[in-house]
Amino acid sequence: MQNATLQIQVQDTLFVKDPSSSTIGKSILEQGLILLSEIGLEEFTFKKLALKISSTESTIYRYFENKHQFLSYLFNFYWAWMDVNIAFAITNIDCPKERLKRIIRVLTQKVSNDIRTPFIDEEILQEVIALESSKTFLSKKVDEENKAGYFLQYKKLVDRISLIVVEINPTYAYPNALVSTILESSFHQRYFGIHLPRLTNEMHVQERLEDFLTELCFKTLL
Amino acid sequence: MQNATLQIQVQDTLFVKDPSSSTIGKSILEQGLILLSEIGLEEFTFKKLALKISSTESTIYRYFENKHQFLSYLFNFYWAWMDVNIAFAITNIDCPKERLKRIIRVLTQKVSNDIRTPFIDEEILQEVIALESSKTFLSKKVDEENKAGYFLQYKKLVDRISLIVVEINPTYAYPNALVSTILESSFHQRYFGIHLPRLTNEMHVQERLEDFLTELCFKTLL
DNA sequence: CAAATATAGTAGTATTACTATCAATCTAAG
DNA sequence: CTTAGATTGATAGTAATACTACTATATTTG
Repeated sequence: MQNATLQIQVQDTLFVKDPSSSTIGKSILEQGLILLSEIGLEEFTFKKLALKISSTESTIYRYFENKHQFLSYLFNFYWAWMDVNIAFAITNIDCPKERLKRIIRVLTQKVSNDIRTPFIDEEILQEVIALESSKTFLSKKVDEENKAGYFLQYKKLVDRISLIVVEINPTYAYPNALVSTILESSFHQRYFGIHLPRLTNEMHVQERLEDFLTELCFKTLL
Repeated sequence: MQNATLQIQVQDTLFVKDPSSSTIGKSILEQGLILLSEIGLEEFTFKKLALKISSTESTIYRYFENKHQFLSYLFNFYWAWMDVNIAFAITNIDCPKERLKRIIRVLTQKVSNDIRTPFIDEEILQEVIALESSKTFLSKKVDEENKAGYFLQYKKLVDRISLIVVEINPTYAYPNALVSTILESSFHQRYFGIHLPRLTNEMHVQERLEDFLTELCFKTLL
């Protein structure tokens, strides 16, 4: 099983044509992710990507409606992949406290490329998601996109972790809020640590970020 | 002093020409804010705004370099105004715990238009900032913009509240991280409450949001 | 092997994000 | 009260963006 590839399923509302179904589609994912990490969402265009993969805009449009949908695809891919990672990290662990601790460790760890997913480099993906993911839901189209399942993976994961939170403290009133706060915070605090240090306390150091979020959770829950 | 206007100072790096210095500048602020709240940053263009205020694009460009700078202006205005609000809410309160509690109340409250600031409707401003503020700093230009003082007001406020956190618990290692997490969370959780309810627990209800954040802080600090 | 169909490439349009120029107006100083 | 200076408005223009429609080619199937 060592060489098994990991099939990450993404909603079919998140693409026009499944990019994982063709060579050029995979190239769009792979190079698109790299380009996105290089220049950011605002500067990212399908034209630039087409140039990079020696193809054309119209070809890319056959796979994704627009760059926002492309980002949302990556967003879902990331959380689906993270879900697998988390599931793996907590198998055979019975104690819910230990499970939550391990989840926080996984969430705050810098990931490296997962060779089981061929055309996606998770290290780059995490960087991109950290910077751009808020933009997927902070839009006037949230409700519409939410209906179309744009945030399903993320919601699933929040639910899943919230169940563990409830196990730890069944009387706690805001498990989902706590979990989504931690998820958002894990990105933003690290980002602040690098770019806006005055807003945080050396959160680019993984151990500190992990400690901060773990303490936040357990002090709140116990 | 009842009719006194409140002068909110915004960095001169956040505009080309001070919009508060002329009638048309004020109109850009007032109507720009309204338009932004109506259609969101992605759809917002200076052309549309020019049409709305019966002026031209070139006139608006004389005040702001681009819509990102316009948003950053509003972002700083909001936090500068919030700073005044918070300062007022904690004057004469000596107990740091009580001060923090009151700050969280102010942060989670839905504001209404402050008549002391003529051309800015704070109710609309808060809505806009909740949706768009993350976009001010989640960009490839953060470092550059940070140097130019784009986030000064926000950083000042985080610092100010962090000092109170330190008063409450001088040994706590992550005061700034806790404060910025609460600030970010106050926006996102309310937003989730309205648009992505599965990610939270009825956080669109002010009392719940206030309770959630207050508990988070005090359990962590005490 | 021919017809059907999937896919890529070409060419176009409307809009965006600006910049430049010039005339009209209003304002402030001598 | 006149004139210089600054502000605004109108017009025009450019390069890039965000698409769409059509055409050419490759592949699959009957």
